[in-house]
Amino acid sequence: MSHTHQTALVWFRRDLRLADNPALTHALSEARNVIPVFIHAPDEEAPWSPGAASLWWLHHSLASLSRDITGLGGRLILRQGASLACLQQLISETSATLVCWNRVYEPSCIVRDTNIKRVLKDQAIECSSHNAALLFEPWQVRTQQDKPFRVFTPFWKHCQTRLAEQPLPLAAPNLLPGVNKSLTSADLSSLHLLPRIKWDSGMQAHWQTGEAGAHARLQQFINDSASHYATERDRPDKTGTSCMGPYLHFGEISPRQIITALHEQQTPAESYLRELGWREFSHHLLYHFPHTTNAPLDIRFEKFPWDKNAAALQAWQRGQTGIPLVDAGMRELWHTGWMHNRVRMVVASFLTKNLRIHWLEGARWFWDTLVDADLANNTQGWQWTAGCGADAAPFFRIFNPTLQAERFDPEFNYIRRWVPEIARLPNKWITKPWEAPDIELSKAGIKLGRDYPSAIVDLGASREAALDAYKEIK
DNA sequence: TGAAATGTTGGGGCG
DNA sequence: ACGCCCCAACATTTC
Repeated sequence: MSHTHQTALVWFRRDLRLADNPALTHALSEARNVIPVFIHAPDEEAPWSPGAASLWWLHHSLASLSRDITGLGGRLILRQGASLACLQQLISETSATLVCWNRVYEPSCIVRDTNIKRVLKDQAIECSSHNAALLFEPWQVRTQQDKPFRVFTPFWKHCQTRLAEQPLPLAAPNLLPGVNKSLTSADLSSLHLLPRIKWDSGMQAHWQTGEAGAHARLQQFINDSASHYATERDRPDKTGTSCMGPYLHFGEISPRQIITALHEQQTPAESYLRELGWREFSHHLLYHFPHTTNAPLDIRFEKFPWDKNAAALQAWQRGQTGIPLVDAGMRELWHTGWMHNRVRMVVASFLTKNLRIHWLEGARWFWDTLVDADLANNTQGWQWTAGCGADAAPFFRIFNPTLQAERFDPEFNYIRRWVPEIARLPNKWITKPWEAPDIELSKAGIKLGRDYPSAIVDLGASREAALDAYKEIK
């Protein structure tokens, strides 16, 4: 094969995989030597630099990517510092004339990458960027009026009619060219991605990070859950969801690889594909409305009377609200870095509506604690719940954590698992201990306020207060 | 991808 | 047999 370039850099970012990696494939077809690089520059993503759980995930995923690259004869070069300076340094060390990467569609990354492309081009370095994260480029999906979609259903219908355009996933290379031994790489440990305080044992037990882990988890989902996803996905006591979130965020698997696998194994997955559609929708929305990471898309909410209540926020964060389903979710999040989606909606509704605390407070907490924290999904998810986003749940849709628990945790196993101090309460009261007669509480060995918090708000009264607040802005 | 209030219907107990 | 009331079950409206 004749190569246009002697040496290319492949700049890995949110595409920590070897299969279906267009930047890598392109580099291999264009250059004789291909040098895989990861640059740790968290400040460049400010104010949404990766949180603690995300960094934990990144650490293990980089370790895994590095092993996979070594297994094919190559070597992953780690660097730390400003991306542009590191790339320039690597270019001078390797005489590379081509830099390839897969796009990240977040506001701060777009600004950074656009600048890098301009500067490198001025230095006669060819840059080649690719789409590895989305089904469609955000600028290529538009309404008949040539505007971005703001409503999910027509957006997804439109996308589905065009799914056939999807190319098949690219194969992983079976050999990577060796990297000159003199080229230095930082130690993974020197990036300090792991938490200083050891809180990650629960996460270690829950997750198999990396590209192989992504495919193993996907296969498990296809075998066990995908076909009854429509009903089981709402059950936080079961493992009926795909858990693809963190893998998708770091690009350890691509949406089209998932769709292709479901298709090849003839798994009916209409309602799961719809969730991939929501991911796509969120990413397109963030691309078109980059200010929504910290401002409501619906401008009426700029003057919504949010409540500043540090004590209530802290109770929510720690899973000490006295509302069992809310506390169960918040504790699952803290312990595993993940929370079931149904419960995410419940705890988010509780924070923004019953406590009337600004959705950004919730978004920031999720950002720091979720291993699948993703700026587009997090922003759109929180705005959706708060009622200020695109195609949002109306503000007056307020989840009742008691009813949600009875409906979706019908055997109360989820609550009993994460809120063990009330596990001995009978089913009738376990979703609402504040209503339990004293005799039932003492039989279960519980004194509210001592063994488990009294509810920090009255669900009915706070609901009414939220509706009154909403009237002020509508 | 809600919940609560309000309205409607129809079966059954009862005088 | 009949009207009346109660109330569950379901539907509609409102927030």
